[in-house]
Amino acid sequence: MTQHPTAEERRPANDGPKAAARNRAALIAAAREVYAEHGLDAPLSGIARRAGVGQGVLYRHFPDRAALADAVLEENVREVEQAAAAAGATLAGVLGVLTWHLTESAAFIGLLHADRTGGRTEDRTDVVHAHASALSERVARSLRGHLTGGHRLGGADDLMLAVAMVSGAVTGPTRAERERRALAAWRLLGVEVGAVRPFAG
Amino acid sequence: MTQHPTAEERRPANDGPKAAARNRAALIAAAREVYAEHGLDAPLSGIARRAGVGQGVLYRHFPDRAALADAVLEENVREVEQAAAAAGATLAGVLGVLTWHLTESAAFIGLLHADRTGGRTEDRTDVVHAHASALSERVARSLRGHLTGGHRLGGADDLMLAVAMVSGAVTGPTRAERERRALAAWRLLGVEVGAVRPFAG
Amino acid sequence: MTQHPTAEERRPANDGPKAAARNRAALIAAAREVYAEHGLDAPLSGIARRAGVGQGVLYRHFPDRAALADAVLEENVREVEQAAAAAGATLAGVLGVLTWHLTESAAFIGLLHADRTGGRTEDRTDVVHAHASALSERVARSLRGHLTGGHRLGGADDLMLAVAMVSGAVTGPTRAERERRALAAWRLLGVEVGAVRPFAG
Amino acid sequence: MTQHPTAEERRPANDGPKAAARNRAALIAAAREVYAEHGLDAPLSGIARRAGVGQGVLYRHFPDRAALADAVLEENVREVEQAAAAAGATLAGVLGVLTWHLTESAAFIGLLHADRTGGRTEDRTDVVHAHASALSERVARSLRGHLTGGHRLGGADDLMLAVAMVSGAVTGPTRAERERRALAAWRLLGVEVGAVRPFAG
DNA sequence: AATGAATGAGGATTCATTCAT
DNA sequence: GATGAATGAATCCTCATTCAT
Repeated sequence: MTQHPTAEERRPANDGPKAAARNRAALIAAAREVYAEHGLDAPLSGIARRAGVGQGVLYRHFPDRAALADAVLEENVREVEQAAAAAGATLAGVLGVLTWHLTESAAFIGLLHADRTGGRTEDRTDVVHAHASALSERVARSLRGHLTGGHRLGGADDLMLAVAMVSGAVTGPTRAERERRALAAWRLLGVEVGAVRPFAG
Repeated sequence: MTQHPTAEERRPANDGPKAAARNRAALIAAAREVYAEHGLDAPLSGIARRAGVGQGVLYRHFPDRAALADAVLEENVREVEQAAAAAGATLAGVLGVLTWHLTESAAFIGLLHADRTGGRTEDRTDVVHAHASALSERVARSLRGHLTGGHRLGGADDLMLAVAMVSGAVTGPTRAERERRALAAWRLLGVEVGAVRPFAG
Repeated sequence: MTQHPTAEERRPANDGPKAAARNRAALIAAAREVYAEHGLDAPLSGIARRAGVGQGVLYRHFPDRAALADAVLEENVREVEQAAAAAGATLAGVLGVLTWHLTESAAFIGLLHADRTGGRTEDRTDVVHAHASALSERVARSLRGHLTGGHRLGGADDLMLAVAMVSGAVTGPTRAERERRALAAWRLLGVEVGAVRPFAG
Repeated sequence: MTQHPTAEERRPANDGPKAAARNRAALIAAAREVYAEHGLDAPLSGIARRAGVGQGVLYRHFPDRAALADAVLEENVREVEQAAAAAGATLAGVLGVLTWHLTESAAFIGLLHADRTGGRTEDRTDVVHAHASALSERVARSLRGHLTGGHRLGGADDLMLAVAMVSGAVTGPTRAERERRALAAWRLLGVEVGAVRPFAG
């Protein structure tokens, strides 16, 4: 046993509980960046380091790998939901916001691929996928409300399939390139997409 | 020495001259299975074990993780090329073979996503992506030859984008389900696809 | 991911597979010493270090903490069994060997206390206790065969209870002191004990 | 645990003046429970949580792990002392109280084994043992006063050895089972024991 | 005086890779 | 060539302990 932190070492700054909310946000931001650079399997230690916090803080806020990924995705999904709920929202507009997140967040793309892996991928991320379908369903619900009859896509299922397809096309080293490809993909599907941008309430 | 096979030294394995080739094939087959079950990041030790060979053999044949993935992909790509080169080949037919590989091989799907990640994914697979675009280009070349004017897709670029999109839709725990979704995706794109099956020379 | 051993570092001696048996024995010996000094919960890393092997070797030979403890105990139990099976063995003689192990091996004392904890102790050692009762039963069987009628102890159950009691008395910093107390304990129980020494076939 | 408050009272934020004393008692009670469930090495955080206080409070009252264990033991020892000091106390009666604590408290058993480990056990508990012999001596003193000539046990040393032996037998998942075994052990020693129960002044 | 967040060291465990046989 | 043991770095995760509020 013996946990002893070698006793009398110097102890770095401890900003106290006040830092809690800041740390949580920093962790989510760091995770988003690290996910983008290294994928969902990136070492948690690197995320903590980039967030500028100790390992323990990460575990305090997010008991496991999935909880952190959830928190990251939650932000993406919420923006899509907000875009869908905004006054005067149109399908094209919501898809624009959705597309923005596709081009921005590796984790969000992973979400749309969640059931694709259906147990076929790394065990380690399986837990992530447990919540993924719930989040995915929230995206579907957001889009569903704006489906109108005169549409090339037959229904919500087609729409989510289309989203998955576009996410398959979202490729490239820069966001601009990814956006270009996303728009090309939507065009191939004959679906109109509004401005690709984050939701601004 | 009599001609009678009295020799009962038990040979743990058949160390004949063709053992090397056999081992190589076994490793590729094992890798394909393991990739499907655990993703491209699966431990190499498990692949060697499933192939029934020692760790050293794996390293002899494939100096690094990427070389093994390449070898797996090579087989997929080659079948597509063969389908494209066969007498009487049609675009629909080639796409059928391509689609079969999409539904069959996690590694092959990864290939089509290769440049999508463009350095954004796990470091460990970066090396894989080095060769990926070369392989991807071979697929593109195979399809290009069969593009005819009267097509909804404007050209080879559109076609490869479409392939990437379909791969994004290829999802689900069973091959049948993945095929169903792939076909639905092609349908959304308005592209005709032939029988989904491996190439049979 | 990325496991890279920082690439081109120097790699210490590797005696090859020949070392396997030696390493296993060294691990068991090291474990015995470390258990004696620090208890059954001692860090495995320290055991590996004392054995002069890498962490991985420990895990190769003993998949978990319990397997290592089992291996250590196995040696103790076997000696008792051998003492019991030897020609001309008497209960007093077997108890002498048993007592020697009680005074020698912290792990062996733990064995006799195995079901005492019955889930009340550190979760981490629970697994150890799974096998413990099997080993404990082997000790009981070894003693049972030598129980004669004219004994103060009513039967095997009493005998094992007595062993547990003596193990509770086996205390002190030196083996000599522990032996002194063990003999005093047997005396309080009115049980005759032979020479306290390891079994010498 | 005796009449010890099971420490489950809700404590919103009652910062009254007696809060300190109440917290101290809650910590001891919580520690007793946690020790029983998880052993002396149980995480301190769990004890604080069960006591319904912050980590800091634990450290305020008990500067180190040993201080907390001491406080727990102190209660056990005190009850034995009180039983010994009570009017009309007999050795059998005191042993009954002692036995009750043996069957109830993992920490108390540890106390009797304190010098057995004599530096051979987990470092983390070493400090505990510093005070242990003092407490052990208090138990010895309590029993000594009731030793009468006509006893099978020759003196206080024999008596304490017997106590250690019985503690070695106190085994099993339920208190009832542990009591059964303790009584069997005393019987093997030929020592009469009174009612096994906490001291009720 | 209490709370509970933060730090970060320690120990567990897993593999990539090398290499003696 | 093949085998599979050995090494050890990296990552995970868990606390002991401190300290801002």
